[in-house]
Amino acid sequence: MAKSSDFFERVYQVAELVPHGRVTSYGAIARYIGSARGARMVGWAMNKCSGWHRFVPAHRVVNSKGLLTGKHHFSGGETMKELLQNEGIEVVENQIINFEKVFWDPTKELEI
DNA sequence: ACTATGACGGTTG
DNA sequence: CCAACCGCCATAG
Repeated sequence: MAKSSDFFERVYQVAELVPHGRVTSYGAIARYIGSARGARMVGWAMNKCSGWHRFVPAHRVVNSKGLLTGKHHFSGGETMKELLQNEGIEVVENQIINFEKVFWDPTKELEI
């Protein structure tokens, strides 16, 4: 809403829109928002999600390589991996297995 | 107002 | 194919 945080809300919106057992990439979200080159901002939004007013499945958001780059931001442990495996996603060494299978593109699925 | 940084992506070498 | 650099938009200091 008419404020700079709108960008963040979009990120969280899409993050929550990610189906259970699916993951998306920063670039996909950024592109869906309109800032295709703002992938870094998406990650930044996730960083502040720790103090956000609602839960954000940031564990479903990874980089284009399917690598859990931000897993250390959750609990500094293996929380992210546990969550992903809990959804049926295989994760080994912070790397998502069958990444392209579980990949969920908002711009494609939502067709915006 | 300006500078520096940030959980990345794309392009160039 | 792999490695490195630049660019990006927004937030914080």
